[in-house]
Amino acid sequence: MVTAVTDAGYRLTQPRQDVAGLVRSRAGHFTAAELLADARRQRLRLGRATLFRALDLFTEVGALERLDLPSGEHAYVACAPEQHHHHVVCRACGRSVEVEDSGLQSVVRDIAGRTGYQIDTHRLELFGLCADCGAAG
Amino acid sequence: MVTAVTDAGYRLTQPRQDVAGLVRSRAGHFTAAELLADARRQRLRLGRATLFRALDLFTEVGALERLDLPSGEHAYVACAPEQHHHHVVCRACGRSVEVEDSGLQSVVRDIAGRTGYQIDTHRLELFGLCADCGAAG
DNA sequence: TTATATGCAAACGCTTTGCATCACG
DNA sequence: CGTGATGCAAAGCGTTTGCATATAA
Repeated sequence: MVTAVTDAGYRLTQPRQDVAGLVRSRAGHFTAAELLADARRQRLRLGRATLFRALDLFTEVGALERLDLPSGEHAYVACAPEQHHHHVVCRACGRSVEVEDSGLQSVVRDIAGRTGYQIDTHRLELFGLCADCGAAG
Repeated sequence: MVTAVTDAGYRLTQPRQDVAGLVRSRAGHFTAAELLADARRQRLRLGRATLFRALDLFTEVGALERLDLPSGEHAYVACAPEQHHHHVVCRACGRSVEVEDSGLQSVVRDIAGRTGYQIDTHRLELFGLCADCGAAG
């Protein structure tokens, strides 16, 4: 996460390291408001604006991804900046895992063929219960 | 659209008919702000709150679906309330077509198996250029 | 040393709510 | 008629911006 920032030529400032720490201590997805509350709890000197700017930056360098939850809330998840992937999010505990495309490519191609659209972006988000929460529920 | 409202036991009021008309005269997706601007242009007596309440209602009865555009904007598209489907949205003209799951089901099952998640919702949104815009561009 | 990043507070846009009035059924 | 829907304006929320100050490289 920090290397992604320096690699992209941005400064590794204290507030950014703080935000990276807050993200690391979160298991699943989180909203900006939740992270800000964490920061306040830990008595970090971190302004709202800086938090939002840091989240934007991390998203830009691929260390975070922004999700739109079914509720309409905007959330973020940490992710490896490698390649295209999707997130499976637990609606109970918020934990998410990344999955690669595995078969989706052909579905997209099929849809492109049938609709005549030239598709260049797609977003797949999956929601449900993780193994732990499913067993507990 | 109007029948969906009455079928669900809601009143078919003038403002709701106005909103339905505004939606019908839009080709692709639209935001609440755009629809409100349309209403103003047509000098309809329609309050902001009523517009938002109508959009909610139409979404609830399945006549509209809410999209999250890659930009993060919230948009709506008219859709047939039948069954589960996804939208392919043109990023140039905003027109969208509906597609059924066609193969996605098996992808979802595959992901469920590999992650251990019990997946109960998924959202697939596709963006690109429609045939017309692709040819023109 | 100097461009970049920060904090604060105010502004912002979108959406919701409280409440008195209106109108569909 | 009576309840549900409306309009307005004001509040609410999440997010962004302007600007003087601080700080990483």
